[in-house]
Parts: sequence; structure tokens; C-alpha cells
Amino acid sequence: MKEPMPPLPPGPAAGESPEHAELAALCKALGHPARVRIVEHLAGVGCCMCGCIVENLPLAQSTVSQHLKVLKEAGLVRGTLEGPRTCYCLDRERLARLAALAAGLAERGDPDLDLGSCDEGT
Amino acid sequence: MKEPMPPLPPGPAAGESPEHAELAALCKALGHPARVRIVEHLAGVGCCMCGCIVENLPLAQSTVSQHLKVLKEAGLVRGTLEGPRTCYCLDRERLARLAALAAGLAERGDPDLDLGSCDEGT
DNA sequence: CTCTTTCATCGTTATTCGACGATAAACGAT
DNA sequence: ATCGTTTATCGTCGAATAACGATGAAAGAG
Repeated sequence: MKEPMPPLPPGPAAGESPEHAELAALCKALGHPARVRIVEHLAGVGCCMCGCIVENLPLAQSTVSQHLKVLKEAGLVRGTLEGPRTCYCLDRERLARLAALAAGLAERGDPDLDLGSCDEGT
Repeated sequence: MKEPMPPLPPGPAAGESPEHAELAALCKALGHPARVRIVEHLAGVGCCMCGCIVENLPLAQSTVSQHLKVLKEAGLVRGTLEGPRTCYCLDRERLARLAALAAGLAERGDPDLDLGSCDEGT
């Protein structure tokens, strides 16, 4: 295990939860077509080095490196130094975490409310 | 010499797929804590008007309106005019779509590749 | 009609992002 | 030690973002 995974405030109308930041950070990292492209490539290939990714995108090497840095900082990608090159691997757990957070948000509360609660709130 | 193009035949994502843009757009919309906050609020409450959201955030009304516009353009939220006010509802389908796209990406390919494919290629 | 409420839009400013070229660092091979 | 290869980082520039206050439009109340 890695973290104690503290109690999820079950309150639907709770004011604060660190998940805001986590989900936002993950989404922000994936909020660019080039980065989605990189992640997709890594998902198919398993892992590869930076040059391999550069060849698959219409971007300069420095730009790709920038994007990889963003993905790495979000934890979506891991970089392993291998001599002069760096092997980039997708962190599927992190990506699954993003999916889980989004799915959890989509299912929170009652879909019932989605249609008729506009009147209240006087 | 370099590997011209790693095998990506089995996936629908050899070079281009509109899913890139869709996932990136959805993520970009959620890539801001305030927007995650709004979506979470809507998920709990079902739907409510703009003022209700403003009261829950430390932001000016115009800023919240901007964020709502972004969410609306991404399809994550629907706005219904109700006289002078606007009722905002979360589109759970869209949010689920985001989750599904992320999950699909996380499960694409073989996790087997994630550990040992860095050596080959010499 | 006038007034109030509610929200969207406009204009502004500061910050961040995305992209590039150029440069430097790390390593293997010669 | 010197190359060649591969990456990361720096500096820069234009564009987009985020935030705000102020203004304006739509609908109901008086």
C-alpha cells in the first residue's frame, strides 16, 4: 500500500476535498491533444524513448520534451534513465485513477435530481 | 537507422482519431479546480442556477459565468433558460464519456509491455 | 412604465501556455 | 579526449487563460 487513503467525506454537499485538485491536475495534464496523443502512443507501445515519440508527432523535440515533463509531473508517465536515453512508460494506474474520479463524479448523487430541482433555492 | 513506426495496427489509433480531440477537450474543460468544483456541486445537487454556484465559490459572478460557459461548450453542463435565471444541469453522460475514454486508454495494449520493452531496439 | 433580480458579455490586466531554436549535459563508442 | 547521439533546459515570442468590475439585456413585480 502506498497511502492510508483517508475517509471519503460521504457528504454530497461537502465543501472541500483534495480530489478537486487531483482531478483538475490530471485533467489539465491531459487537456492537450498532443499529450493525449503521447499517452495513447505509450498505451499502445508500452514504453519507448523520447525520440520515438518525436517521430510520431509534428512537433519539435524540445516541445515534446516539455509535454513529457508535464505528463511526468502529473504522474501519468514515468521516465527511466537508460544511459543517454530516457525510457518513458505510461502509468496505467494513474490514468485509471483519472477515469475512476471522473466516473465517481458522474455517478454521485441521484440522476433523479437532474430534472426537477430548479425550483428550490428560494 | 531508426524504427520507422512501431506496430500499432490492432488499435484504432494508428495516426489520427477524433478521440484525441474529444478527450483533450473534455479534460481541458475539467482542468481547472474551480470547474471541478462546479461539476462536483452540480453532481450533488442535480442542477441549480448560477447564483447558487457563485455562493459556493470564492469567485466573482462574472468569473463563474465564464467557467460555466467553458463547461457548457465542452458539453459537460447544460443550461436551460428559466425566465431571468438559468438552470445549470450536469450532463452525466458526457462525464461518463470522459471516464470511459480515459479507462479505455488505460487498458489499451498489454501491460506486459510496460516493463521490459526498453531494451530491444538496439 | 419603473424597478429589481439574474445572468451574460465587454474591456482590461496579469499570468500561464505552447511552440520553437539554441545550448548544455550525460553517455557510449572510437 | 573527442565525437555523435539523445534529452533536458533556457530564453523568447505570440496566443490563450483567468480574474475582475462595469455595463447591458430579459423577465417578473409593483
